[in-house]
Amino acid sequence: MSLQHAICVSLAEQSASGYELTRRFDRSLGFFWSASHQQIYRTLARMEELELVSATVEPGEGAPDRKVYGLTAAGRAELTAWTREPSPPERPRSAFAVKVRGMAHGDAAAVLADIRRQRDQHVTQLAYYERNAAKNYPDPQRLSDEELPVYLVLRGGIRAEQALIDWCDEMLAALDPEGDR
Amino acid sequence: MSLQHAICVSLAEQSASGYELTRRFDRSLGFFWSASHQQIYRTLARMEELELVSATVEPGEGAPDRKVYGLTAAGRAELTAWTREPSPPERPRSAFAVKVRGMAHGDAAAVLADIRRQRDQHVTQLAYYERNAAKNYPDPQRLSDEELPVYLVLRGGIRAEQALIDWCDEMLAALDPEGDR
DNA sequence: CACTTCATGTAACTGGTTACATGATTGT
DNA sequence: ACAATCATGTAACCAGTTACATGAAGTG
Repeated sequence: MSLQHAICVSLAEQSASGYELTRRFDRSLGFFWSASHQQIYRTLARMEELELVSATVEPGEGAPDRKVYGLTAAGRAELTAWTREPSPPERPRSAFAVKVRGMAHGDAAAVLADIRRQRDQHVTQLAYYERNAAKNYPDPQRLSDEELPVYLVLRGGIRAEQALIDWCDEMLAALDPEGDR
Repeated sequence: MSLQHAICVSLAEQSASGYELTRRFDRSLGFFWSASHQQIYRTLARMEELELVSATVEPGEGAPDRKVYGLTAAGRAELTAWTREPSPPERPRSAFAVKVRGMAHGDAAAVLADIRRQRDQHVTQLAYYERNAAKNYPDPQRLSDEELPVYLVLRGGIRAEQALIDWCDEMLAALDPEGDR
């Protein structure tokens, strides 16, 4: 039930419609907790019943109407209560790691190609994060209390992508010492 | 539907009962794809229907009977076909990262404590992986085709844990520069 | 005698994915 | 004319979690 809390965080930053939340979950926050629009609308409807959020309909001029959701006092209280709960230990869940582990029992060459593909994806993602950091946080020493945590999560993304690239390089060196990369 | 493939990998390494698979998913493979015993028994039953695995009942002497599952030819074919599919891009899903991002809108001190707790967990996990590596792979240059990928996945675990520890340290330095750690 | 480990399962619920559905506006 | 973007949803299905259930053997 943690999409609810991810939505709380996003609405605490800024009120939004379901559509706008969907776009946020396609980038920024979504790189750490992804969600489809169906899931977001469903969860939003439940949160409205629980009175964690309230909607005001903005008639769209020319465009479709938007239901803009904001956190209620109960929603902010729920968010605070959640930040007080210790986070459960995180277990990564990686189909890619499982596939590498099983490569000797399948098509090893195909998995090698998959490692190169995976590496490329992490290079792309790292570049995206670094552009974002350079653009939005040119001076990380001077950030407000709201900005600093957002920047630090971005830093986590950068570190994770870099670690994954290094891991892919180690695998390629071990599995394909002659290969041209 | 990827637990099926994780089970294929595990059974390709060695035939096992549901109980034995459950224990494997509590450690080794399970650090990269976790599953509960209920899920494993359910998936195993479905895989038996699909004839990807076949069971032979071993009467337990004194102990309960065990249904030992092995991969069928169809199961091995399915595993090979899966290794040929490109892995989908991986989106990490981290409630912890979401919580850090939202800390300014909740109880910041509690989240700081959570970062320290999270760091401790990663230190413990890293130590576990490193003992495992030292014990089972003292000479990584000389590994068989089956052992090398298993070792490389372990290396991925080590790199991931180290990156997470470094990230926690960066966050603690930025959020609590005076704090004693 | 109570607790843990071995061993297998069912049932109910929650969360997430895929497919389907609609309709207006803007850009090529 | 056609595709993309804005905007909101329903329905069916699949995967994962939590709770419940049973029973024997070994350990302190």
